[in-house]
Amino acid sequence: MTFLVSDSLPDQITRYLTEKIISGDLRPGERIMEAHLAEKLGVSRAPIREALQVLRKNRLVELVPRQGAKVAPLSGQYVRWLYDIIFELYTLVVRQLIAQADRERIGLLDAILERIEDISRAGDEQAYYNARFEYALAALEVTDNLLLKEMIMDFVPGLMRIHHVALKQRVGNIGKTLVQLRKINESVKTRDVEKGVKALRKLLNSDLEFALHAVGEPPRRGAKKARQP
Amino acid sequence: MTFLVSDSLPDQITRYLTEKIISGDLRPGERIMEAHLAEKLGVSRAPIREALQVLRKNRLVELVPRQGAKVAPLSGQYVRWLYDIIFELYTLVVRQLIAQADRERIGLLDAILERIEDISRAGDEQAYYNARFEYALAALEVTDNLLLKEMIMDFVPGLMRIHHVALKQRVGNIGKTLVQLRKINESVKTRDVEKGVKALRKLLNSDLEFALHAVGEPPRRGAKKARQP
DNA sequence: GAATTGTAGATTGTCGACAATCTACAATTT
DNA sequence: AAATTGTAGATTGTCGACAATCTACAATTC
Repeated sequence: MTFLVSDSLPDQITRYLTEKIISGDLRPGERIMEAHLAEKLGVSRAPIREALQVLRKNRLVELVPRQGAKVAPLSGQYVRWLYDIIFELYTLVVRQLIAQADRERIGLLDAILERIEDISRAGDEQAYYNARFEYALAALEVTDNLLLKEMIMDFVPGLMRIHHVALKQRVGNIGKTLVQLRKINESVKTRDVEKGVKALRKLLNSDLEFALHAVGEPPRRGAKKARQP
Repeated sequence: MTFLVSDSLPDQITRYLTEKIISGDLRPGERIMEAHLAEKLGVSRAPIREALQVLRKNRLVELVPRQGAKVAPLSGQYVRWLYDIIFELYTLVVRQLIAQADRERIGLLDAILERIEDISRAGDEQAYYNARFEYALAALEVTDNLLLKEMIMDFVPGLMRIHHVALKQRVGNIGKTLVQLRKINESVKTRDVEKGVKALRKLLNSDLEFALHAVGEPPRRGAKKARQP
């Protein structure tokens, strides 16, 4: 017997909308109208409004008073902001990982990394990113800073969305990132903080480049200015 | 004529509750019951539920499904988690401040710092912390990373709450922090990132110590004060 | 024809009521 | 008396309806 942690209406609606947004079924800028959705899902607007607040926290939608909810746009600027912050926060995770990971945790990370190696040889980008998320979350488990964990977890749906967009466009970066992932994994074993943080930065920089391609804004050479949609 | 940015019912209720929690009028662990509050304020429960979501985001309340809202407790552990994260995030701010502050911004920061110096000579702890917040927010203004700004702003009410608790107990740390604030201000002028970040760390470590006293959990004896940059 | 104004319909904000279920306490058992 | 069970009242979750106001388009003006 397995027990559901929670399956409230708002939770279900949140999952439903999250999936729609990540998959691109709901597109950036698209309005989400409470009454329509309520009728479609056979619920009232109250749980939908609550779900929209959660999606706001995950930055999948934007809420404007008296104008309702729309799917958050994915600009290159936003992606850059996001990765800057992720780097700072994950630096804390890597430090704690290196300071505190026990043999069991290291074994688990090794196992995931090995699977990632297999997947990368097969060239399955989709599986590669799923496994990398798994690695990242397994690493996150060591931190005793629950506030940090929560903040990072809030970003996960948004990151999955970015990766989904990238994969749809056949944009991949296995080569550049796998090397850095190996280095991070080694740095945990040798307790080498500097190496770990450096590899993390390179890893995230590759991801950022990858993400910028995905949102149609390759890394700047000359300064191209933003324009109004 | 001045225009109100927003004065929706949820906003007003959020401000009302935020003030009550910061001032300690609502105490840690105390339940906030929707119907009672609704009657007291003469509104229905809908805007109150929305306000509670905002307070949740600011970490002033905890929401448990089917059990409602209670004022978030203030543990030493939580405060440590918080300052760890604030340091990482504000490091980004300091870096951008040093990289991008123009003469005008530097002048503004100088002016605030000068006021802080005056206040510290007068020994007014309350005014000292208010002015320090002002300095921190003026520094935050230079960042073009709106995501970062938003995340930091979410912490502000919680930090004000901690400071309020400390001041009620006559716990102060003007001496230790003013030195570091001066160093940060200098580092902006000399564009010295390392100096700025180092001073920021010391500043926040003093604040952390101060906060731990306030929540009745003085720093552990063996605790190291700084970690690797 | 372009810009402005007015209007109908659509959409969000708020409300009060009811359903689901949680909490505190009383009644019962050991 | 301590622990367990049962129950009444209190509290949160959800709903449908109405009020406020926003949006898109038609009518009007220049």
